[in-house]
Amino acid sequence: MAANNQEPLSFARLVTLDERRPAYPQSLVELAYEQLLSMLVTMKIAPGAHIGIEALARQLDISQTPIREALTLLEAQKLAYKIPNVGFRAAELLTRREVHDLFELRLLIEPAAAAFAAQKAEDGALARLAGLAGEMSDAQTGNELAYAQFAEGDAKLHHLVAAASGNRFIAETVEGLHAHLHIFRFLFKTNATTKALQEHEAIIAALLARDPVAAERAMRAHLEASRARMNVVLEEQERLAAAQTPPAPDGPTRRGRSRRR
Amino acid sequence: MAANNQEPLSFARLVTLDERRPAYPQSLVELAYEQLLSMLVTMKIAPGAHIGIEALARQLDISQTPIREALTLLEAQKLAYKIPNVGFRAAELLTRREVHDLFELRLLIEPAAAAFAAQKAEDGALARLAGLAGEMSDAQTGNELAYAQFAEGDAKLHHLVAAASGNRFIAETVEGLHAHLHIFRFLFKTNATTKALQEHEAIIAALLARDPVAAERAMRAHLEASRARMNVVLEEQERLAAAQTPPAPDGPTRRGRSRRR
DNA sequence: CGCTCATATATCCTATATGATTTATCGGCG
DNA sequence: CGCCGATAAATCATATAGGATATATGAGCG
Repeated sequence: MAANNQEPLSFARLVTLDERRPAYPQSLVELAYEQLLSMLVTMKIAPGAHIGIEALARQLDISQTPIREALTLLEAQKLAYKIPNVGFRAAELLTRREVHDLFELRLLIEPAAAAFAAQKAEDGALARLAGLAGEMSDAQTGNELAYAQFAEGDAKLHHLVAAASGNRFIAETVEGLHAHLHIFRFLFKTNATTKALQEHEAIIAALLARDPVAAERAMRAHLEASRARMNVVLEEQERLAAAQTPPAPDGPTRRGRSRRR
Repeated sequence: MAANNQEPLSFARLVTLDERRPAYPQSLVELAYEQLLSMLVTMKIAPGAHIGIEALARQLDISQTPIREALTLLEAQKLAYKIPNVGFRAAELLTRREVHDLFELRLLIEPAAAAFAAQKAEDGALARLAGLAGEMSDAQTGNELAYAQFAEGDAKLHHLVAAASGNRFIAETVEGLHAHLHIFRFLFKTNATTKALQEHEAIIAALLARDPVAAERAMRAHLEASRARMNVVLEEQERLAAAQTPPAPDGPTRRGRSRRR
């Protein structure tokens, strides 16, 4: 009993942004997965926090079995991890160094992917890229919540380029790597600059012109600029955190009994 | 009822070759996962074949719930896929083009990883590499089943290099990509040449010398040679398959009732 | 007064039972 | 004689219950 009607899940389907889906009668595992993903991305579940299964089962009004499967899926994506007889926990927030490493790997893959895409992309893929360019030019930069729009466009762009490379493994890997960054959307909105939009446009223009060299260069420039922008903010946050709370070793842990006499 | 004592699972723990593990009282999910992985790798479950849940449950004498979770894990690794209300199937064997693409991505990542490792590897990592070099020099090349030894060494080498790069995402990605190749071990043993061993030695030597340029070059040469060796065999198999069985669209599919009067 | 051991409880893990959906077989109609 | 719809069964999907494990609290001993 006790069906809850909470927020209408705004951030559903962030990672799995595949095209055309039946959407309506989706599996309970998918539903739980999307709910959990949105909770993680919106920090409704804190980074290090424990994720109780039966609590979620009651909260989402779903049985434990699908919840467990959804958590297993998130674990495979490294967005959560499991300690065998203790439970699941949300993945820790990426450190500044990890963000650096993440971009290091993306810099190995995505510029090359852009070059491949310029050479081998099918016409449909280019059409979708052109369409995306149109969408993104409409977006404002100064606006408050327009940042979400930008972030979505950014994700779509990288996804499309990776897919257009024609290399299945590149597409899968890029998709997997991007998932880690969604959480940072809510920490700062520094990437939504006019400059970032120009970088996007440069990438798309090079691809539409089928110029591999320019595409590779544009993608590399975009990633490096993006990494630099993130690094600035992360250094700032690091300094603040160091001054603020020196003692805060581990997340909220509570087990065993809670009430006594 | 009906506990079965079949083969003592020879190929357990192929993908998860992490160090030091409790090993003994492992979760049933892990057990099912390893059993399934070994079945997939040894082709005991054919590439396109349907994987029935309750059948496996009886066969492994494990309940359906852990089986299902293990399958979900394999699905996340793209070693199996699920059709929503129909069931799980083993992933199709990689086509020649997919193998090419897989190596294309590895060529983007692993040479760079080797260069990073040469610069930033900790002493422990180098020590393990040196130890691996000792192991591999003992292995014979002409021997029959010595190929398994070589394959294991190859997997360990790439894993160690990726880990030694100090970049968590590189390590994870390389590990994930390598999983797809395990199946090919049983199709041919062409890679276990004296030449391949020399390539391995060159990589390790460059790393021990902390020479990034040489390490990158050695890794690139090894991957390209390995890709070429695989390509030869795959072309051969392709030709054979084309001449042999033109009509064989899908794997064994059986549902609904089986017996009637 | 501090440390170790026993007990209690919450939680995870596994098993089993019920419900939903797909697939195959059979009968009827065109 | 072939195509199509209804029925049956097998399987997947989900819910719920029971057993196992770890963690926290408190008493006893050094």
